[in-house]
Amino acid sequence: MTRDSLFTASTPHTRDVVPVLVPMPADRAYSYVVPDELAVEPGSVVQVPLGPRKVAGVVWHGESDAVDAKKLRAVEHVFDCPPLDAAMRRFIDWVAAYTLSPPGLVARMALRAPAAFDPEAMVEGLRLGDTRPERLTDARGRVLETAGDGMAWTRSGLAHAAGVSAGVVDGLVRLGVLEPLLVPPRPVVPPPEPGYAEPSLSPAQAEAAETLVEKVREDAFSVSLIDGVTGSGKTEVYFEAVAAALREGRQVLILLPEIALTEQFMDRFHVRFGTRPAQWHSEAAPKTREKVWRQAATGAVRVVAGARSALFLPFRELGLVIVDEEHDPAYKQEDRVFYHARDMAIVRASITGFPVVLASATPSIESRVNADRGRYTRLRLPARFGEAALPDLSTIDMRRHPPARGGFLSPVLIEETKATLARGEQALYFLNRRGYAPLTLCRVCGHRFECPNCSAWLVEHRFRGRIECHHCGYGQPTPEACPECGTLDHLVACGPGVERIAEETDKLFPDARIIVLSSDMMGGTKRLQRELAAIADGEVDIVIGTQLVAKGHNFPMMTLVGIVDADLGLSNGDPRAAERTYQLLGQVTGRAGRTGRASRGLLQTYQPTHPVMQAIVSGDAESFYEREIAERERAGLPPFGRLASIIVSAEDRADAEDHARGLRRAAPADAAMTVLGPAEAPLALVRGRYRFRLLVQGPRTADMQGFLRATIAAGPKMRRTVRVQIDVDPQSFL
DNA sequence: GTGTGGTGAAAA
DNA sequence: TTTCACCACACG
Repeated sequence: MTRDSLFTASTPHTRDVVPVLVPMPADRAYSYVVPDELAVEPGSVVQVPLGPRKVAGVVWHGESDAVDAKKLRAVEHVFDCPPLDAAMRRFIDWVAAYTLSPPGLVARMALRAPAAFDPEAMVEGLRLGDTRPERLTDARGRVLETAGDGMAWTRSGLAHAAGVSAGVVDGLVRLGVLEPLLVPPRPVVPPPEPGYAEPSLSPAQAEAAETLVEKVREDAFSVSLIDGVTGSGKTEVYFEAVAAALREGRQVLILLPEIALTEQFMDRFHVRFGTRPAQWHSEAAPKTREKVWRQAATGAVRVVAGARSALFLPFRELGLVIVDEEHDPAYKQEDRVFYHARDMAIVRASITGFPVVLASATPSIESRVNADRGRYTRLRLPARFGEAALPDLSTIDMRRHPPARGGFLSPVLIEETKATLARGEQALYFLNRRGYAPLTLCRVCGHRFECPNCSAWLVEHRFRGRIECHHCGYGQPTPEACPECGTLDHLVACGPGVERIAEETDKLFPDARIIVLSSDMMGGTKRLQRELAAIADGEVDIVIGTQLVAKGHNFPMMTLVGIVDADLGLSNGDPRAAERTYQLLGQVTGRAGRTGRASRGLLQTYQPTHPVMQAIVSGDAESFYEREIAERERAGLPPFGRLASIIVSAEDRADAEDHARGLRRAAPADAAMTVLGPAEAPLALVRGRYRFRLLVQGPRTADMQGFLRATIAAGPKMRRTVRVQIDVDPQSFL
């Protein structure tokens, strides 16, 4: 085949010039010459010179940019890996256009595996030859029997499988009984078996699973939303869709919000499919990442479980994406290319034409709206499955049952905890606030400790002896004297954090074994895994945790969940406050009673009649969603209107502010669009850069993109340190 | 996104 | 005078 026939004939190009997307923020592909000895086609992964360096890029489609012949440089190398197919390239174009990001940066996300583009080296393997040993010992017999399947084995693999030492195998190699040969490297994980352990499903589960299996067999674009309380068996249901896709010869991607904390998920997958899925996340070792990338591209890996970035893996035969906990805000990427993985998963599926399954006990409002409008199929799992019974949930009216002076736990919760511990069961106290106290003030002059960078209070961390800003990471040792009036020892901590609740709990239950689980806990993921295992083994009586405990860990003895401050987060001005609180409280109370024991959830609140409390306690999600949706419709908020932000960031606070103001002035007059900020938008410090958001609200995404482009084009000339990015996303409101 | 080379100011 | 930090610029 000639080069010309490889490169689409419909693309008129003078000689051998092709467009290549390079990993930098240019608004289009760069042109490169293809030397005679190389053959490329759209999608080829190539090495090209870019200024003084060499970078990996993708040969793109469409016309190559006309450029001065003197500037043209040559493609240096075509990597020996499958080219990105047309669907993947359309996906990249689509994401770039939608998020208003440079296509090269989107392509870069698909090429994030430094040395994976050339094939993995072959490894030494062994195969049974024709000669047989003269002396046939027991051990040798076992090796011959094991290797008798005619397959190629690795040296250690064969020794292990035959139950002999590697020396026996080596001896047989020397005798020529086993012949060395080169074999392709082992896949990162063995292929999952769809029929490994078929589950027994409840009628509701079976019905939902059947629907999903049909969608997979249809092999066409569709979105299904599995909506069922924690413990109703959503995972088992979508595992059947996974099995169906595997039987159809398709690859499967399972997106999880926080892959680092998902040991239990991996185990469940193993139980169902006989092997773990390949894992993809940013903390994975580079070697593993490369293998997974490569093997997703070649089709050697059939199931990948990954964080949001896994959506940009170049799967060869992707036929199903599962988005577990679809409501989780961790699906949103908020730097470089701003995107929501759930939404982009749906886009990828619609381009290629395969089904997506969203799963959540507390779906996002926009998914519920899409389901109500018939765009998604809604599959409801109304009850808990098997032994698991729903916890008995009620509010504690804090006006009627106030805590003791200086405390934060009501007598009702304390009594219930006593009873729980007396039964030898575990209690969980949930408070979504790290540290000891959210505010420190001076009793003499009233001075409040505020962050010098942000509009936030400094949170005391007594254990570390520091006060810190949870917004930008600013911190200082806890002072002894008031910086305003100089008075010593008159600083008071106001309000509770988990450390303070732990202190109170320790006084109330001096004999109980108490543990605090907080995302800022030192020791990282490893320590956390250990702590979680200890809790599951019953080595702890009371767990005090931040939102980290909302993620899907199952503790068999956990029969009481106390929400210390259920009102927290309801009044911060975010139009998503109610939705977020409902989701969080729903997830946390769902931790109770997952293995059959009677369990309780108690919500300490000053507003027991608030719709969120009512919805949680009554289990009536329907009317909560209806109400929430109606409310948004009235306010013209997503998912009915669109919301975007123009994000301006700079190392210097004043630069960011100036530029944001300039952009605000430059916004074209448009009755349908509202631009807020920067005065109204809080300042944030993200990775050492000051960030402002100009909120833009409008009726339709397409209009909004034009508006955003026009605003930026008319805006002030950008300085080197200033960066402007766009966040077009119905999911995020700050 | 990143390396280069130009500019001016601090150090030798 | 030499060195260094900063920043605009180009990169095909």
